Amino acid sequence: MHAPAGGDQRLDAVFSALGDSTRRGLFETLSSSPSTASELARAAPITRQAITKHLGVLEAAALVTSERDGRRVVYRATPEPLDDASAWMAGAQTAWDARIERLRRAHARRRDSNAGQ
Amino acid sequence: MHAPAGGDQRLDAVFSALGDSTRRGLFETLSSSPSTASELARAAPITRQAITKHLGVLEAAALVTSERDGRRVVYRATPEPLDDASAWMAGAQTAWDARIERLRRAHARRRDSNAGQ
DNA sequence: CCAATGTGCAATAGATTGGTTGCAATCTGA
DNA sequence: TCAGATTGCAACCAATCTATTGCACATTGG
Repeated sequence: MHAPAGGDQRLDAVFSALGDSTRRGLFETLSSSPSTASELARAAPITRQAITKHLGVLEAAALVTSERDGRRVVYRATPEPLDDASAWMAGAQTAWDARIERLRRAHARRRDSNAGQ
Repeated sequence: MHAPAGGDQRLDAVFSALGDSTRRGLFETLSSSPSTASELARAAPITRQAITKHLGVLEAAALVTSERDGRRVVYRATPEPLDDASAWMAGAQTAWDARIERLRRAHARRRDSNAGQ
């Protein structure tokens, strides 16, 4: 039932890519306007190579895409994978709500069966 | 602007806690019914101590709470932090949509200014 | 052409992660 | 009471992550 199913790898990639504020910042920046690793690095406290690695993580999660333009490599945000993450969270919420509802009903049943005493 | 702000640590914890399918599985299981580390370990391919560490990560992200009941420690899912994660994702989507809208308008302006030729 | 810019790749170092084993301490039920 | 079950903690290990430095290669603008 709750055994790790197939699509989990995708979620692993998306959630753990977002589990780093530097990467979230890069993603937000790229959501506003596409950019290159060098440009991003100029506005960041880490080296261009470190930025490139972060972008690689985001790209592996399909949260960004890259396209070569001459000597530049332009990165763009592609927010579609956020839908997968949202869907999982919505499902978790639903499961939780279902449990609460079960508890509520069990409580009501108990109250009813004790009503005559 | 996009520098790592304060509340980022909370998001770091939530997203990276969810970036592991074992932990997502534990969270889902606990959403259905509260349980202890030992009980969870019996249904898992890893040791009780490993489970405890995963639960510690989830607890640090406030995705579960623990309560001692005699010799047992019962863990429960607390899905509120998912709201923070959802909110961030919604914001990112909004930023992206805004950029697309800007592009669309720029395109329309260009088309209009070329209309007379 | 050629200097400047941008990128790619490798080696390294240190921190963190995910898992293990082993053992001590605590609680409970029969 | 006391044996069994549950938890807590520490040491340890291998693998992965984050960031660095250094260098080679490719592209462009003047």
